Amino acid sequence: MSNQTKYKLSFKIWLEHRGKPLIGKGGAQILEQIEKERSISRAAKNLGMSYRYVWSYIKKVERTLGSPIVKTYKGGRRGGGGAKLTNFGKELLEEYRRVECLLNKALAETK
Amino acid sequence: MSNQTKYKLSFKIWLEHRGKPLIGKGGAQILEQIEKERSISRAAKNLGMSYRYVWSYIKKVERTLGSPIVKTYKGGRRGGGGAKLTNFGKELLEEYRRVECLLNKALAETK
DNA sequence: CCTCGTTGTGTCTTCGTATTCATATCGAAT
DNA sequence: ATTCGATATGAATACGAAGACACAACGAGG
Repeated sequence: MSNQTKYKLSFKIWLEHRGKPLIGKGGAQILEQIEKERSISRAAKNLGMSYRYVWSYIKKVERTLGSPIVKTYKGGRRGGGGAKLTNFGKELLEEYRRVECLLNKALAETK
Repeated sequence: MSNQTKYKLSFKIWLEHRGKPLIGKGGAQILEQIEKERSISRAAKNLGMSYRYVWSYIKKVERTLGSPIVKTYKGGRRGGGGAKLTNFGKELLEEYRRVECLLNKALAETK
């Protein structure tokens, strides 16, 4: 008896730079939420992550890349500050979405 | 400026059963070595893993699957014991190799 | 019945990752 | 000038995965 259909094929993909991880599914969600919410703290809350973790993630990527992916603002009575993706950050997110989509198609055919 | 080529796409694939991981690249290497060496301890040594780790991996998979994937023997002055894959274990390994190969082909075309 | 190499298992340590907490800083709006 | 919500950051803690160590159990063959 064959078990071709018994097991589910799962996968993870991510982009690397100089051997270091840049962005995977979680990172993509973070960047997406920051773009949508214009705030690191709200992005973190929406994703059920700690602010500390999201902030650290951003810094880690920026250290690896050598360029900022998020531009932040401080202060302001209404809002208190905020954040948005840099063009660089947007490109990174788009590139991830692109390869993710390609791989999904490839997997669908593999089915 | 686009960064299509700046980042390296990396990925991991594995098979799951009821949402739990069964076998990925590492697991496949373990099963392969066990089949080749007819011994868990030699397989572990060849792979640079601890016996404990390899043994635990096997047990975890068997708990998830509800069936043994490795048959073991104890005792004997010459050999002292040994192990080999059950038919079930062989099928699992083959199934992993199959999807791995398919995915590699799909990715090569996607490139 | 003794030996030897392997299986089987508990425990402790290490280590990377993620969470929590606490606190300082900023600055536009009021 | 005061306020308020967000950014920024250190430190302590928690947690799970993996490795290191130690040792008991087994049993075919000599």
